[in-house]
Amino acid sequence: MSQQKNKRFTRQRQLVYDCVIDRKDHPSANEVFTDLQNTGIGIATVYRQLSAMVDEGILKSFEHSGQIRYDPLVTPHAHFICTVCDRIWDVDLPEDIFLMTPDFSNVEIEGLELTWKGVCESCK
Amino acid sequence: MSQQKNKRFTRQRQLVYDCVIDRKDHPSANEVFTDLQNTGIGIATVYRQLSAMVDEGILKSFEHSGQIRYDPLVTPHAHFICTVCDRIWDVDLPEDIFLMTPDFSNVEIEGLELTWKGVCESCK
DNA sequence: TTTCTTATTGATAATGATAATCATTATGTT
DNA sequence: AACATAATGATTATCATTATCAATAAGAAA
Repeated sequence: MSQQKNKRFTRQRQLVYDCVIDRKDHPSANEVFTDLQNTGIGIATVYRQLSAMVDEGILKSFEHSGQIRYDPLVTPHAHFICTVCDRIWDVDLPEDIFLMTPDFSNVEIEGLELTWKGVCESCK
Repeated sequence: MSQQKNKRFTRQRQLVYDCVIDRKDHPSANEVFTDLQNTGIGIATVYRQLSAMVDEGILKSFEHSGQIRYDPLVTPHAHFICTVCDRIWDVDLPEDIFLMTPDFSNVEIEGLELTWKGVCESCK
């Protein structure tokens, strides 16, 4: 885990954050790194900053096809993933999903992840 | 991908399947392998059979903390994952989740994955 | 602005999960 | 029993991510 406290605002932190914000396609650490090649940033720093931002609640993350993907939209929402081209879209959560929460007596819910899978328009 | 067609019924296939059925806790490939140590099965065969069974629809799989977990329950259901002890429970899908499917005009839905995260009773 | 403390970086090695390779084995058929 | 070849298992390769640690630089203090 990241034992840094992020007390200092670095050029690299800004670069990583801006990159995830600019691309709205849930990039992986390696995709962020590739985008930032010309800045001289190190791959380790990309991984470190991304997971730090998740810890801080600035980004959200989820796993897909063996990698962690980062999402700048931290408000509750669902995803649609095309099983052909692997692209990911944000979709609204069903309005009353929290009302229909199953019976979780005795557990403390922190969040939920809802992913629809299928074939997108251009892959059909 | 698995290019085998599973035309032959092997001792190893039976072992892997039985193991996932017996433990109802969504084991990883390595956990299955560990359980089957004494049988002399190879780790590669465990991975191969598990992913073959997913392709065949006999098992379902999902990713959690960097590994693929296998689930013998192939009918639609959701999961609750304890973020402390990492244990996973099957839970019912909200009854009308399919009625409240978001507007997916022009995409072909294959399935959905719903995971609740939180702290289980014994970890609170 | 210069000095100073130490959080952060970046190069790289280590780890861990999964996939690929391929000679050997064994299933199911002839 | 002989055969064709699917499946196995030992091993290597690959890929994503984490750990290590000396060097750098942010920000406070002088």
